[in-house]
Amino acid sequence: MFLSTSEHTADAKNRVSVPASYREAVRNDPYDAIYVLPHFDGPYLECGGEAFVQQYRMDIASLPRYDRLRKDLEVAVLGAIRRLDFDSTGRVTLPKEFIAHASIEGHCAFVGCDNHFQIWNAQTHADRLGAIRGRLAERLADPAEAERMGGGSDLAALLRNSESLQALIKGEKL
Amino acid sequence: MFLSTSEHTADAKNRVSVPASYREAVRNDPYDAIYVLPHFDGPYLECGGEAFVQQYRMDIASLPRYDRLRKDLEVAVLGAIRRLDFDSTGRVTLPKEFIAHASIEGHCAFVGCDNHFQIWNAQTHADRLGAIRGRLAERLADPAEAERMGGGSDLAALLRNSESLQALIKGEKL
DNA sequence: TTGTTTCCCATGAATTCCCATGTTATCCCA
DNA sequence: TGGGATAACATGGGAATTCATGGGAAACAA
Repeated sequence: MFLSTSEHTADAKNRVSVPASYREAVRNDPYDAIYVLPHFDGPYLECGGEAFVQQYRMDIASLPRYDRLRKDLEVAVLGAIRRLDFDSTGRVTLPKEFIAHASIEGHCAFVGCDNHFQIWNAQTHADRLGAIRGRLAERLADPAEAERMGGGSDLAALLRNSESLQALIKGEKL
Repeated sequence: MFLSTSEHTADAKNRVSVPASYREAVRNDPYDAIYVLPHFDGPYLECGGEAFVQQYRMDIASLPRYDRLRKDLEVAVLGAIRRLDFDSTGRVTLPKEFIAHASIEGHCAFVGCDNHFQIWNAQTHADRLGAIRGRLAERLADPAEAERMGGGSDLAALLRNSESLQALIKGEKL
């Protein structure tokens, strides 16, 4: 699980330290690496571990093998994802195209989003965060939207769907 | 698993370096080679390892023995696939017919698509990628299509179908 | 021969690996 | 509850290795 936001700097070789807590989250993956997708939805990198890339693979593989949409997604998503291996101190080297896509120069923000995380140009992210908060505040004012934001789940469903909560109850350490 | 896109150049002898990460993906195949199909769907080469060919064999074998579609596929697919062996530095030599089919001259793009990859004329691919992104952006805007893109899988199916995730759970390193 | 294919070696660039250093956070004991 | 010791973390730089690619010699076919 990726949580919290932190800032790091890309050096002259385009290396960035991945936050230690994120590294911890992918520690048991088959490769000591993260998978990174320059997202076509905006100037940021979407990243995660093995489960992250498997989710995309499964979404795509669930479509018929000769389906147009499937072929498009294969190229636009799988063709864009790269596996970036950690060096011995927990850094990854960002390819030039990724740097360009997210306009990363020096400071970049790592934003945890549960099963994946994002990398943004630090300033772009800061600006965006303000806008996001504004939108959420507006939505809270609308009862229907407010219910959508927090009305759906009960504890039983939560337990059924959360491995980590179940482990917690059994007293296991994660 | 073939991921990411990269460009390489075909030299005067029609040799191209296959990306190191793709070679890695077929390392355990019986031959140190890739299988290449000049695809009937467009001016590109569809390539992969042993599993790639087997998938086509299975698709075709599952059709009735005297089916017109089956006979056509046998000719257009199985009759067209060639195995190209790596030289000692990880290159393959593209036959002239393949070069012609994909209009490869100098730069060509290798596009990873999970269980296979494609080789395109670099410029043709760049143009096509723009078109693909356009189509996807339209589809994302339509909720029904968006669900089709990401609504199909659940975690249980993910686990059933993913060897690497199962290995992950067992704590194995690949 | 002549042209083609396969193998081997050379080279430059890019990438990865390894070690060093300062800084921050954590731990432990008084 | 300090405050010092210790470990973890982020970052810098140089060395070593891998990778992509070019070219030539040897094997082969026509």
